[in-house]
Amino acid sequence: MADINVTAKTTGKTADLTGRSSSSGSQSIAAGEPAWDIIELLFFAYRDFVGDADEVLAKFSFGRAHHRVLHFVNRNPGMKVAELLDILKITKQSLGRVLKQLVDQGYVLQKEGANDRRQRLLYVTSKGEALAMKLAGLQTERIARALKDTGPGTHDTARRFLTAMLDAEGRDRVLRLIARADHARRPRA
Amino acid sequence: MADINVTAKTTGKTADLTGRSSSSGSQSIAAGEPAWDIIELLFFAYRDFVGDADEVLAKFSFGRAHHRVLHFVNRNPGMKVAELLDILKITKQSLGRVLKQLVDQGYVLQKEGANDRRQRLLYVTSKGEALAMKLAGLQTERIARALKDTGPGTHDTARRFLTAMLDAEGRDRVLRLIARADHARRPRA
DNA sequence: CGAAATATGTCAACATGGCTGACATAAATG
DNA sequence: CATTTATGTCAGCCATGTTGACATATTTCG
Repeated sequence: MADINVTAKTTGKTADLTGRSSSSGSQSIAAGEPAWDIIELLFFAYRDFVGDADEVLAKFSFGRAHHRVLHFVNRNPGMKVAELLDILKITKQSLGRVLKQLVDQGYVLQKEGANDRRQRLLYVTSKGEALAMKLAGLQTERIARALKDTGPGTHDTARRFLTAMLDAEGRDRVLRLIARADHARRPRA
Repeated sequence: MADINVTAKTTGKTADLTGRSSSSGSQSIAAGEPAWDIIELLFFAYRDFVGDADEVLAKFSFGRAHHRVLHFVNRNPGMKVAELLDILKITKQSLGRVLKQLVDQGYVLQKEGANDRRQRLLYVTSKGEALAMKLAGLQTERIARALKDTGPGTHDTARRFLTAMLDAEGRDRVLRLIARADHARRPRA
C-alpha cells in the first residue's frame, strides 16, 4: 500500500525530454511558466489512446459516441438512461441517436424497470459485451505497456494524478462511479 | 535529477479508490483485467482538462479547433502550414476554416517565407499570444494543482507515463516537437 | 381520483469540425 | 519549359454536439 517509488529509471528507449526540463527545474512548475510538456503530452497521448478504439469502431461503422455509450453500459449494467446522460453530459437527443443504433444492431438492450416501469434500464448483450471488452482490452494493452515502461508504482501515481486533475466538484461522483462499477458484476445481459 | 518519490501520501481530500484497487493487486494489471480505473479517469480528466479552455473560447466564439491551432502556432512561431497539418493530423480544408478565422480576427498572421516564397509562415499576434497564454495558464493551474496534490516527483512520473502512452512510432517526433518548441522563443510576432 | 411531476422518446433545425474530390495559383526545381 | 511543391478554395457529405417543442406512459401526491 505504501509504495516507495524510485523513479531514477528512465524509459530508456526514446529521445529523452525529461533531462532538459528537469535541468531547467521542472519541480512544481515555476509560477507563471506554462506546463507545456504535460499540456502537449496529454493532447498527443489522449489522441493515441482513443485512436486504438477508433480503428476497430470504424469497421463497425461506429464512432466515439457509440464507444462511450457501450463502455458505460457495459460497466454499469442496468443503469438508467438518465444516469447515462448525466455521466456523458450530452443531451438526450444526442444520446438517442447513437443508443438507437446500438439497440437496433443488437449491442445494447433496454428492459423496463421492475419498480418503475417508466425506466428503460440499459444492458449490453453478449455481442455488446464482446465489443466493449475488445475495446477496453486494446486500451488496457497500451496502459499496461506504459505502466510497465514507466516503472513500478506508476499505476498508483497515475491514478492519483488523474484523480487530482478532475474538477474538485465532480471528483467524488467520478470516483464513486468507478468504485460502484467495479463491484456491479453482470446482473445479466 | 534522480528523484526519490515516496508516494505513501494520499490525495487526502476525496473518497479514495486507490485502497480498493491496490488491495486487489493493481500492480501491473493482472493479464486480461481491463484497467478500468485508468481508462475512465483518462476520459473524465481529459474532459475537465479541455473544459477549462472551452469556457473561455466560447466567449470568443472559438472552439477547440481554434485552440489547437493557436496553441501550436504560439509554441512554434514561424511554422509552416504543412507542419501544422502534420501535427494536427487534419486536412488542409479543416485547418483552413479555423485558420482563416484566426487570421481575419487578428490572432494569427502569415508571412511569406524568406527562402521559399510559397510558404506562409505562421505567427501569433500579440493578441493571439495573449489568448494562447491565457488558455495555457488555465490548464497549467489545473496541472500544477494536481501535481502538488499528488506529491513531489509526480511531474516526472506523469511526463514519463504520458510519453509511454504515445504510439511508439510517433513518440520521437512528439518529443522532438516539444523540445524544439521549448527553445524556439519568439522570433517576433 | 385526478392533476402534476417524472422518465423517456422523437421531430425539426442548426453549428462545429472532421472528411473527400476537384481545381487554381504561385513559386521552386530540374 | 515542364513538373513538382506549398497553399488556398469551392462544394458537399458525415458525425455528433446543441436548442426547442411535444408526445407518451407511469408514478406520485393533494
